Amino acid sequence: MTARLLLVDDHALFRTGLRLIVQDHPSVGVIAEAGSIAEACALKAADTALVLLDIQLPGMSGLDGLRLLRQACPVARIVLVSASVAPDAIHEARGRGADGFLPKSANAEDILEAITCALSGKPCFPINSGNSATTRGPDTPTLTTRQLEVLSLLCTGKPNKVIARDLGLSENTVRVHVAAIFAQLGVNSRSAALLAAQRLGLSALQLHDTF
Amino acid sequence: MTARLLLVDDHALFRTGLRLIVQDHPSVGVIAEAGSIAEACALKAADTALVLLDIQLPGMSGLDGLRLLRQACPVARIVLVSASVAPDAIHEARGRGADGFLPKSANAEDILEAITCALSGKPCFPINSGNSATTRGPDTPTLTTRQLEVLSLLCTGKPNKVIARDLGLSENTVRVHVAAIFAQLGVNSRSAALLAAQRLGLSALQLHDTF
DNA sequence: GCGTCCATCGCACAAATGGACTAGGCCGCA
DNA sequence: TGCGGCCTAGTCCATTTGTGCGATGGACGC
Repeated sequence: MTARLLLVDDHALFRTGLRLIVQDHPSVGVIAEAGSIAEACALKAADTALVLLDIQLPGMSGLDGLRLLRQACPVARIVLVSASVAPDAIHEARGRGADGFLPKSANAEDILEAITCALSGKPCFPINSGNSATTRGPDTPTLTTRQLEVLSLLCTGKPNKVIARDLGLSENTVRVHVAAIFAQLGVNSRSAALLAAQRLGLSALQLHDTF
Repeated sequence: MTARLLLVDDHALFRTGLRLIVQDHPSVGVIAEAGSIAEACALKAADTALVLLDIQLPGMSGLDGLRLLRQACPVARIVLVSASVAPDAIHEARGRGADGFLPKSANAEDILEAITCALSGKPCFPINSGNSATTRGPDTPTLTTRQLEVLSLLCTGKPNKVIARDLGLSENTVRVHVAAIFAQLGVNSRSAALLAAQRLGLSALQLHDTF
């Protein structure tokens, strides 16, 4: 079975590149393109299975367009594509009902895997995917939810005191988590932890898994 | 004869798309990629024939990077790629010695044509001609050579003591440089500096004696 | 020469960090 | 019911870091 795909980005060049990447995916059939949300909705492609939507569109935010596109393509899974990997953006994308999130720093493999993932119905957000896809390797450190929350704040450069305030914790508690994170990542400084988290794709993690 | 191509863009996804578009060009041989000016210069690919350079790179403007890239690849023709089609940008690109200008709204055919054009030695600009003066962004931090050396080591997560040993300096001297870097980047912690350097594309900078 | 900038180094002090303990509360599981 | 894991929080201490201040010497332009 081949799925109908829709690429929404205002740059024709980017769409073309994306098309060339995704067209080899075995599950992908017809690929449509649109340069704006309005154009995408005008296609009235009710049978579109998957939409790759650039989050930065002129005039209308992709996040706003997400809602419109949902109405136009009720059955489609919508994966947002963004130049940013900010946790806020990912969180908001998830909160607004996106089915996935792809940073533009992703490589072709990441994209193909995200498509597979989205088409299979699973939400596909950067959790364990850094440079190396969403498959969790054998050596992937297992961090607890709290540790990941601390790590995500640590990865923004915040000191322990601020992290503690943000999370409503004691600074001592934050230290315990930071120490546990260091042990898991095999580092002994915040900077090294930050780099390790980036390398492992843990820095952009969002944990409000309300669905 | 096949020409060596270098694609410089901070988004791997865009690079991949571009690669897929350009790789079918009959004159194109090896295609290299770089995520930043620094990375591009580090390649030391003196035999690069053509560079497609994104004008919007984090931190260092592609227009500034143009000069550095010229030194690294003296024989290469450099075509700027930009999301903008503003006549000012095109005019400044031409003024700074770019060999061509490609808007991201271009399609695959435009790109292939631009490559043909650039490789043949002809400047390849959109028909728009502009007037205007050169405006220089005041937001580019100016770091000294020594500061960049320190910063590049700092960005690997090393503590001051190790940085001092690596550079053959006193730890106190390293601190002076680190403090100066912080002031330039507007931060007050190593982690924040690391993030700022990454955002500005300064982290991977190589400063070997070639220039 | 003189001024300016940079690199180098020293000292000192406050703050933050990293690490090693103890300890209670909560929850799931055997 | 006990055990283990996790979150919480505390103390204590050594190290690192951030940030002042001052000082020397070299390069460069005017």
